[in-house]
Amino acid sequence: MRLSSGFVPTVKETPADAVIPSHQLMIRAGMIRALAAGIYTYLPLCYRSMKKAMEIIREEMDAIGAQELHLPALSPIELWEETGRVKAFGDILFHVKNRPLVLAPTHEEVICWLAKNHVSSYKEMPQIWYQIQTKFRNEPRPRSGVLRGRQFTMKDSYSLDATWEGLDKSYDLHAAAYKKIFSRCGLKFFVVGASSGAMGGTGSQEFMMESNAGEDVIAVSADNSYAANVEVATSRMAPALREAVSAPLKEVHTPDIKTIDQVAAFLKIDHARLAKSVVWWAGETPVLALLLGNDELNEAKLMTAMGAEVRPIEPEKLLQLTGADGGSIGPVGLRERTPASAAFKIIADNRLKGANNLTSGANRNDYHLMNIDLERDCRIDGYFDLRTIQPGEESPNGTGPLRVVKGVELGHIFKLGTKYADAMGAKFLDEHGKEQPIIMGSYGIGVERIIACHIEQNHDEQGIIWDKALAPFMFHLIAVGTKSKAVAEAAEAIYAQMGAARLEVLFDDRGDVSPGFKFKDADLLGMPYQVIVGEKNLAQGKVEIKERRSGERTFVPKEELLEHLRQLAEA
RNA sequence: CGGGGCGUAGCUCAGCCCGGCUAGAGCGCUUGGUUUGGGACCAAGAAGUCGCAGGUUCAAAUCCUGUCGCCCCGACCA
Repeated sequence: MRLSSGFVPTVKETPADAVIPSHQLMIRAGMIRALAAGIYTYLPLCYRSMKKAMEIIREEMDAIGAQELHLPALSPIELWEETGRVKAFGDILFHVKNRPLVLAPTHEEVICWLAKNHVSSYKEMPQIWYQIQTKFRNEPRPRSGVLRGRQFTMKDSYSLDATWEGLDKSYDLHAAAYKKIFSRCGLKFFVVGASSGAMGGTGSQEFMMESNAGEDVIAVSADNSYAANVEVATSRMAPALREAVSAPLKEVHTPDIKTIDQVAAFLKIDHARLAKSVVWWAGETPVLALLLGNDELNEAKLMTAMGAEVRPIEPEKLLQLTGADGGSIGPVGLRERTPASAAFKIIADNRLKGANNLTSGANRNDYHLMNIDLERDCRIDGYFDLRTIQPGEESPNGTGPLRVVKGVELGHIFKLGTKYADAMGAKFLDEHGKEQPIIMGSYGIGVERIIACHIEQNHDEQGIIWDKALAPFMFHLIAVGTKSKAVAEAAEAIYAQMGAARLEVLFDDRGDVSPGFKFKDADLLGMPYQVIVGEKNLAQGKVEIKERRSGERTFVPKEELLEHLRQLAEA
């Protein structure tokens, strides 16, 4: 491809609307242009790179026996009503105005419809079907360029199995294939265990990339062997030990003492003997959650424990219910002093299990209660993991301290189970002639995210630094000083040779552009190798090769150039 | 959906607070000339319904109301 006639609209200035590096660079390098919020046109350079990512995905999917197919983007809304997902998706789902159709945000329903009508025996499974297609989601807030768009390219695959063991196998095949795919794309990633959440099923893993542009917060061990969303992450933290003797309850005056740190300092007691009380609503029920010392409550974990939406209680409401303010609430006598209608639930973090000689609020402003024995003095409705892990805590698998980082989700794999088959009546006959629901899995990869994440991980002040696997072109051939007939002819000859040798080359043959401009553009576009044909080197029969990542320059005799380039391309 | 910001030439922005002559700059683009190893120089030029609608006014890019779009933070994210 020649830059003189190609469409690569580079820009010098950083676009005002772009904030993260990959977004800025994709615009500057002439890869994308926004058509509307979260809707992008992919220009030639970008699409070449996407095709490389898609080809890697295809190869690895095919390798596990998956079959590519192509599904409609439009689908009847009835299909989505059957599974209750019109409501579940809500405003995310794009509706077609003049027909009862929706633009598919994912394809479980269509796959399930296909399976229902055409897979009727255990002998026809397992099946893995995949598609690489455009998905539509009316994101409330598209952002970060191509990382979160309203229309995006997704590799989605779906497994159909007759047995749960079969599902496990299909799932494991995908997990292995995904690792290969992201590794081949040159991405540094980690695998995160995710909770099965509202989707049901028996397992889910996310493939995440560490990035400040990410929207998830992840705890990762030093060697990446443990990684989990902070919403579910745990760490090795010593529990409060149960002391041999439970001392008698004692109320102490603690004027203006509110926080755990203040209590610890004022009463000269260790954090390990302090129970922090926080009060939230779980649905319409007030919940007192006890945490050890200054542990921080994790909202997602609280929600899981209570099985309901949670929100912090309003200070006025708390005072009205308990007669005390936030800093003075405690578990002892709480139920007795609050109206029956309020019906407090009292739960505690696992670190407090069976603990005694604890200090907590006395449910009376400016007073705390010492020597609380959770078994003797109050009734705990349950112990749960409620605390938020902190950076530096020991990883649960004992591989050192945890880091807390932001991450972008590149892919997720999910054991769906029979949720969709049940809802849509997709059944087959097992080997005993008995009707069973088809067991499904679904597995997604965001293609644009691969590209954007790669750029996030591989760029410098000058521009993009492509990995060979995803680079739009392996080589960027630059003719420096095209007024020189020798240079122009030599560059043309090299371009022709490279083409004949099937080396991928972008040729900067522009005659009206200064050398500096070409070099800046080459660094911005970031092909792995720049092949520079200039007058001085040419006079000595040599051509210069600059490696983009290292900046290292080598000078190769013209006659040996092609062979040299071939080796670079294959290395 | 809550909070904040922005909308003026293809891009980056000034002008708006405090209304007033023909709406500006840099980059880019066109033409001619000079340049050619790190985003060149000179000259001439093309290019804007000032997001849109309504209002106030002798007069609106500027003030008021509404509306649409875009960005950021938060909420949401099967």
